[in-house]
Amino acid sequence: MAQLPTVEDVARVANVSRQTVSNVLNSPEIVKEATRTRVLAAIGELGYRPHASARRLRTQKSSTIGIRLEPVRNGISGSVLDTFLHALTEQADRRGMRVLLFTADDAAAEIEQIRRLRDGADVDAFVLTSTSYQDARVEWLIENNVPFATFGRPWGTEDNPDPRHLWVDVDGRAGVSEATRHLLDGGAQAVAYIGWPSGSGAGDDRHRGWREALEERGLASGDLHVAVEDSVANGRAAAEQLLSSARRPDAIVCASDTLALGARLAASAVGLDDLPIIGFDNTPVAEAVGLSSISQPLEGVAAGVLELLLGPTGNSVRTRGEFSEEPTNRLLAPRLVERRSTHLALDENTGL
Amino acid sequence: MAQLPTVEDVARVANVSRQTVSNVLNSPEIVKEATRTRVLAAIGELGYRPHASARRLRTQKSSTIGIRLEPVRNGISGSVLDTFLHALTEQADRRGMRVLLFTADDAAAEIEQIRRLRDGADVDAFVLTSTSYQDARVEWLIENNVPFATFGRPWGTEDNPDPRHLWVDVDGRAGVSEATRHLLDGGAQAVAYIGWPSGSGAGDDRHRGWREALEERGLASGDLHVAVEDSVANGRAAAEQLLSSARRPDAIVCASDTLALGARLAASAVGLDDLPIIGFDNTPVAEAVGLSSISQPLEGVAAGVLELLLGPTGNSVRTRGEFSEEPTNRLLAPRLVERRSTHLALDENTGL
DNA sequence: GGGAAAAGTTTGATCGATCAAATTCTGAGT
DNA sequence: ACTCAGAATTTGATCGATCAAACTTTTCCC
Repeated sequence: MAQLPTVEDVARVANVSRQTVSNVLNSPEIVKEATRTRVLAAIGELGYRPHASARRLRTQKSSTIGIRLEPVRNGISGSVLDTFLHALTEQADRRGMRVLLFTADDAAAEIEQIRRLRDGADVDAFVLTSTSYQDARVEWLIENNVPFATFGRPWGTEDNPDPRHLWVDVDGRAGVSEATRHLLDGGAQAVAYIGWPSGSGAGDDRHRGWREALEERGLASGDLHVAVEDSVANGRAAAEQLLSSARRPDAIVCASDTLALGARLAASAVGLDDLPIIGFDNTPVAEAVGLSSISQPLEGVAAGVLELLLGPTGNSVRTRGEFSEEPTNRLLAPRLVERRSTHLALDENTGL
Repeated sequence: MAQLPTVEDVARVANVSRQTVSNVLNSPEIVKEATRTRVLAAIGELGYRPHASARRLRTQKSSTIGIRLEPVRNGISGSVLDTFLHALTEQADRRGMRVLLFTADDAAAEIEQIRRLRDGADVDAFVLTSTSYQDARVEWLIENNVPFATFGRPWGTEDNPDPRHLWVDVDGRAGVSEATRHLLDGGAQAVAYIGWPSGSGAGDDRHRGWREALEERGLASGDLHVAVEDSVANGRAAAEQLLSSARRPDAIVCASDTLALGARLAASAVGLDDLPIIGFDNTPVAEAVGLSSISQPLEGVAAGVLELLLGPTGNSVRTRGEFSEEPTNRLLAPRLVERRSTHLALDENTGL
């Protein structure tokens, strides 16, 4: 295999200097038309491609975004991060950026990995997922002036947001609220909610969406709410409890597809194949079994993250201060995906 | 933020030359003990970390493995690639390698992306997944002498294997065979199989495992096999068909968890909550609903891929010829994960 | 046509590390 | 003490690109 061609080779063939070749690639507008054509021809002829590491060394930019691949994907919803990752990679590529993976078992290990990648000048910016209250990673990144953006809000600091924290999130509250209203509009009288124990930002937010939707219509939420850890079995148990209670619900909204699948099983088990159930995340499983679900606009989240990091059209990470005028976050609306969530069995169309 | 320290800075503090610092990092054994200690102290003091791009430029190695993130994860089984990716990233890290993602819509686009990353010296080796008959990507990589390994066999060339194609795969046939024997040992008389239309390497392989297990016991496989495209709905329909046929099966093995979930639903719908069903891939969904499933040793696959690419202990990609003595592939055995696949509802333990 | 500004192109230095070769240091053997 | 091999360390060159500044050519206007 012959040595890969360099700028020097291209320059020789095109009969210009190194720098002109470089200019054709990086600031084509300052090169005379005729020259540019000649250089491009030479590039094509030789199959030249700039050496990424050389460029990075000189420019002190890696054009790389680091993201942690979570250790154990939380079951059914694992596909959310997956889809997000795909969207991020694809859109980053269009902006000339790459996505580098790393793993870490906990927040401390993640910080250590981030430090390694940053110190090695391997990565220009980081994308964090699953933010929590008092997120140690966020604090560290801000303190150390490392560019980053999160998929997830800085829960708990709504009243005093830090403009150095760039984030994109999906408005779960609005999504659940919409789903609840949709069920009420469809004739439901008692819409129950199966959520998670309070304490998680996203969980509390979604719960609030349901509560508010009921209040809006002057309905009491009283005993229609059950909080359990996220699992199919728990979802099933919760639904069984609700369905056997005095005020039997005629529709259920869940904080996740996992819970919704459990609820679906419970309902079908007692013959309530028609009980409307809506999950959250629009996972492949929901699609496969025909569950309605609230879908997060993951492409939009990826686009938002990149916009915050790179600017509307830029292709390199901006330093803080370059954009003090612009908003530092983005809250996107989810979308309700309706399926015939009446029967568990589906026609051919719903298959994966 | 102060400028990051360089070898030069470390050298000055430790009172040695650049090269000695470099040696401490790359061939510590040739540096005198006392000097090494002094240099390491200086490194610690300054928090020095080698500049990845500079090193790559000089060594002409990127220490990076490229892998394509598949476009639409095929429903429920998407988690397989995901888990593999996690294992690969983690183990690569231990070997000083990084994992870079890219996306592509089809094989041609994937080749183009590979070419870009290779030409830019961004990636030393590639890992391909989901190999098919006559895989164009594999042919291109071999022809262009790009280091790579695949998760998946070179289907169709068993009789004339190309030693330049490094691969790791899981023995689906053995897995399905084991599952089938297990059911027969448990007292089943008629074990059915729901698989995919013939034509896919993995699918045909798994099907064969079932057939052979029956033949081994002198049983006829006759009408106990249904082939459908992979979807929950199809799995359900296939199971319904089998269960209403003359020779009603008393256990079912499926080519995927997706099909198995469908089969489970069909069985439960007609009251056969106890019908044993075994899926394939051991996805979070199988875990969540308590389905038995054949689990692929993904950590092992990741380890195998790295071993083939880097050698047993190496930490950089080997060129062909360096290892003509060693085997060029690895076939790993899957493991049957048993769950109480009798009822769809499960106790707390199975919840995810 | 003269001269200055603008446009286009080239040259030399540099990013931070490692390689290859040269140099200095050490210790064993006589 | 003296030599010399081998160990330990240093020096100069280099990887392939871009930056900054210098240089050359073109354009424009009076």
